[in-house]
Amino acid sequence: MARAADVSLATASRALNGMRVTPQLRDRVLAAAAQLAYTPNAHARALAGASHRTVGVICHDVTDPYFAAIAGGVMRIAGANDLLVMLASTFRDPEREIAYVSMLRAERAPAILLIGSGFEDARWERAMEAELKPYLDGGGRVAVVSRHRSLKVDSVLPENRAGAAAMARALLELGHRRFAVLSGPHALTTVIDRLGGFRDELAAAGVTLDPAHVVEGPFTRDGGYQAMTELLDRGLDATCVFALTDVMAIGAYAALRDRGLSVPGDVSVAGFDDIPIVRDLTPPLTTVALPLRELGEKVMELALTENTTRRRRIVRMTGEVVVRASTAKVGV
Amino acid sequence: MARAADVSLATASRALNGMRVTPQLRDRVLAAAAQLAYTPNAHARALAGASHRTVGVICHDVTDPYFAAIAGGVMRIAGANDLLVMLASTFRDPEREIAYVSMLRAERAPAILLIGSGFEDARWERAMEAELKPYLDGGGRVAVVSRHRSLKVDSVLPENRAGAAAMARALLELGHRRFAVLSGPHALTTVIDRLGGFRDELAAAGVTLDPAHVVEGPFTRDGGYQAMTELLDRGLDATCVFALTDVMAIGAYAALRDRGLSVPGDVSVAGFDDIPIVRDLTPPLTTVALPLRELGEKVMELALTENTTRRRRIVRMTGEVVVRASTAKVGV
DNA sequence: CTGAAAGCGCTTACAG
DNA sequence: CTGAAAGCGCTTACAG
Repeated sequence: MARAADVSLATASRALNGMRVTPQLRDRVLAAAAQLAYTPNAHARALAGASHRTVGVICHDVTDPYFAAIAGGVMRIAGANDLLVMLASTFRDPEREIAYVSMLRAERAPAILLIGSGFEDARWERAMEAELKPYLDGGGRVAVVSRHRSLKVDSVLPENRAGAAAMARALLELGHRRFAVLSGPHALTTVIDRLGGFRDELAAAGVTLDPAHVVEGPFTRDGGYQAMTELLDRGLDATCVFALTDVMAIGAYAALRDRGLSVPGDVSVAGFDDIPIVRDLTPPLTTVALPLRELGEKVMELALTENTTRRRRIVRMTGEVVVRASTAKVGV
Repeated sequence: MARAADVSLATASRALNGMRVTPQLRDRVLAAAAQLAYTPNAHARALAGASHRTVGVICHDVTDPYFAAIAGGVMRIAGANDLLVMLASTFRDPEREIAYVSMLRAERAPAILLIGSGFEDARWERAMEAELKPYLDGGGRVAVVSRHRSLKVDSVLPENRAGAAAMARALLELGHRRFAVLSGPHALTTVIDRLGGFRDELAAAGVTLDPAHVVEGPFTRDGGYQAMTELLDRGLDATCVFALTDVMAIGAYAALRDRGLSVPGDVSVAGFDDIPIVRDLTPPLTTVALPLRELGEKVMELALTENTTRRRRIVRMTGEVVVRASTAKVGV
């Protein structure tokens, strides 16, 4: 410790933490610290009551541009508040998600952000609550984006249902009547909301979505490729394919290209999220644009500001349909 | 603590850590722990000598598919070894990079991985060494990918120079003689290597790269867009544009499209890295393919395996030129 | 196998 | 402003 190096004692602590200390002593301590490449042990520090400056963010997959974009927003606000942020990926493994929360909780991180749809699974919900409750009671802050009927925490909610419904209307307006959907795992709340919103809105317009036209795959590029391929193998009977996620739409593009089919010449394709890359595709993708960075900024802000209401706060974020070149007009 | 809840004392510690304890007591402790939603304080634990299971990974920007892909590889190996990983983004701010290392060091993370080119900056190098040296001396493991002439740690090195040279040859072979380069910040070692390798190989073939044809921008999609636009404004005098990074090439595509120029009809474009999305562009991008996931897997492995040699270990990873549709043959 | 005790490295009231 | 002391919550030799 810097102490031996100098003559003072726990005054070093004060000097290092910028509390009032005679400039002389201050300098001596700081010099010694620099000389020894001294780094205060964060654990001891935390144990003794000092607080952490590193918030934890848990998402499904950093490799996915959707989460990356949201994480970008989180980091912007964190940076502006002089906080560091560490990111974790669960790869949609509920166990691992809980392991991360548990770790962050054990580390006494000042805030935990959960990014991405929760799992519709009673066991998971209970385990998660068991972790979060004591953390919150201990003064920890938790905020989430999208998910979690069950978790009683501040949330940023993309309007998945309304967005998918709006997309249905836009597609109907273009003249489409026969649809297929590239769907994701049914255990995800996001899937349920988007698929439900889309289907219900079609139904409201008297168009039924044939269950055989809904193919489920992982929420990845390859998942989209496979799902689209399967659809094609069954003999695609639709003028328009709605991918529940832009990332899946990218896979669908590839699958169609590999079959020599053109978008939107042979079939229209639409997505959801408006991840940045989607504008750079050929053709640019029609999608429901979510303000991704902003979602991230908002959760971080929620976690940073005191909740003075007695209920959990909910920030809803609207998605807007952006019609680009991937969806053609169809004669009615 | 679980202690009060039961009757035993620090035996609880043993029970919780799976050491030999009478099943009876074990059960009692475990039950109490579950009941209280008890989570051992990781700080106290670490302070008392137990070791951490969470490695830290520091990269420039998780939002960039290049880093995301490498991080994916890291996580695969980490997961297989029952380690959690937390990811940090520096956004190419040297100060912040050091802040993260310092934090990870203070937290006594078992390993720190630095992903991405270092800064050619003496002050930064010194500060970084000052952080890393004591960490290593304290038993911490450090491994890096790409960078760091100065840091004496285990490294995974993409062959940037050779890759760029190979790209030069491939492009020459297609008949190109007049080139432009979309370059990144000169403070990054990656830029120096790739630009140097490209330029030198051209020179070896008697083709000089006009310095006015090398435009510098940030290593981002928008950086590529701007650089390409600037090139166009100057009156592009080249048949082929080499972007030092795929991400920049994506921006270049957009800039060209906005000017109504076609790739490769009006100008050929080549990139570097082979990030996943690049295959899905229209046209698919010619690039130097780096085994990104594997880079990540290798650094994690380096950090996990003891270095029994007396020197630092270096794993070189070769990049391979993949000619796709974005580069046209040109009459010689 | 299981207690009682010391110690991990800091911070923070408490006196001085 | 600056010491001396207690305590943060665990783990781990050390006896028993």
